[in-house]
Amino acid sequence: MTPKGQGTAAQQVIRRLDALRPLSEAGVAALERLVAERIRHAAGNTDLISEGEPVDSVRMILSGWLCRHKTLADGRRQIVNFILPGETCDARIYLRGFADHTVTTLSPVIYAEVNRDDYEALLASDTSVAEALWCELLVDMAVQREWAVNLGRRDALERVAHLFCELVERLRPVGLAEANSCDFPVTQMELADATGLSAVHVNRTLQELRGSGLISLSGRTLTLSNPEALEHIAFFNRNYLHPDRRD
Amino acid sequence: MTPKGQGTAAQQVIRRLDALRPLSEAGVAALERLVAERIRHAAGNTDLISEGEPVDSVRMILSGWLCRHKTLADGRRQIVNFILPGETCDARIYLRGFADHTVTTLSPVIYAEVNRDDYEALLASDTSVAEALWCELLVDMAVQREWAVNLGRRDALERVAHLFCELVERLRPVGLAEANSCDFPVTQMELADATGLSAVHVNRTLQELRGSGLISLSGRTLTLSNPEALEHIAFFNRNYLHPDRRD
DNA sequence: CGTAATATTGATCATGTTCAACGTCGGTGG
DNA sequence: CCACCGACGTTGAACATGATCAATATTACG
Repeated sequence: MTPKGQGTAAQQVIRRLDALRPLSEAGVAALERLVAERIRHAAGNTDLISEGEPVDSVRMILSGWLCRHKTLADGRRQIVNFILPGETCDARIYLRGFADHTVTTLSPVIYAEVNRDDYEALLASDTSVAEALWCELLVDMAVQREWAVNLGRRDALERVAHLFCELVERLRPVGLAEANSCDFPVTQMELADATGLSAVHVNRTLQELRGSGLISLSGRTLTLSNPEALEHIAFFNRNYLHPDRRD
Repeated sequence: MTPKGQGTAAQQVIRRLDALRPLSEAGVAALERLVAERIRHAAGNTDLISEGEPVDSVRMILSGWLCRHKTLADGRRQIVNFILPGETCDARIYLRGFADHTVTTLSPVIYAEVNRDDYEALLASDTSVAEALWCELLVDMAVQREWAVNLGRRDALERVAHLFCELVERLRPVGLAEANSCDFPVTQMELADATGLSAVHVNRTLQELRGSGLISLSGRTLTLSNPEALEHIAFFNRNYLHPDRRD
């Protein structure tokens, strides 16, 4: 008996959704079918969605990293979230007339692009898929709230530490964070924009985290060398990422 | 011919949803019926939802202000959003096992408490209501993203100014911000927790905004004396609050 | 009228920014 | 193959925004 979705293009998406809320066999099959026919590739540093433009399809990320960001008129930029493999980019977003923010790839990305009609048909065809996708939305909202806490009330060290804890925890269910280590295609400039800090200060903060033996980050690989200590200094509580779990 | 929902308990909720996405006659009637039977009252400073506890009903706010907030282990608190009259508190939230944050009243509040089954029945009974509620969710997510920008990339003056612009804009469709003025049941301490600043600095920032003739805030009334200038210094762009509008 | 919560003020302090320079790495074209 | 180039990372010093602490109004309300 193979795990759900094993080996298919939609594997990451199915693993993630199934972890959020169990999918039916029919739901898994429907997702596999839908994804397989709509695969797209994008290079790094490409805008998939642009602020102010209409959006009429939903994207499911099969591999690669993206970020959501907004830029003020004077150039200050804030990354408001990352989008990781297995995640769905904006369920039913086409009910809005236009995008309120921009979505850009941080690395080459493979994704499935599902148009409005097919997405609605998917939601209507299988309750377990519809509920899992709604759960994903609820978790996404919880993540966004935690980012407000991070930006508003944690200092630089805690902020960066918390971000690392969160990202690794989000990569875990799709199998991309074995041994507390993961591919990390994010520059210090981008880390700065995600944490509301300057690039210079991010650099110094990373050195402090490295120096304390909490992480190692070089090239494109992030490792949490001492996850418990890191979570402790970050006041990290993974509950917000798991709709069904309580400590 | 009276406007939709005029004079009924659900008036604010209906005005807001209808502005987001037009409601059918049947949808309005269903909302009115549902709300009328489930009215609750809460005093100020009361927790309606507590972090870590299960949530099994959806609330629609008829009057009064609330906030969503999270507190770190050492007491630092961040208000991650306000909840205003006419807004729905967490569509389908019962798909999560427990709340990731706390919801507390800032003033006496009147709300309708809709249990899971009735809420699901409402969604199933009328497409226009289901879509309007989903639109509300999408706007809520856009608001949460904008808060990340506010906390991450705006300085104190811009931050407070932006918050004021947003709140007044959110109150406008329900008729609670005539003449750029509204009831404002928020202490400086709470403003500090919402903007990620200290209460002392919020006080000084308010004085600066007052001194520049941009706002007046005394007692429980906020007035935007010069909305254009305020929006300008805050880099405020109302698009994110309106799913169908582009400048 | 008294009390607690809220608002205000001044002074000192600290975290993180800015600026400017230099180092390093990977890729690309001669 | 190597030299160059641009992006990214690192360092130091000066600066600034906002935090903290502590004292003193002011207000709301029982």
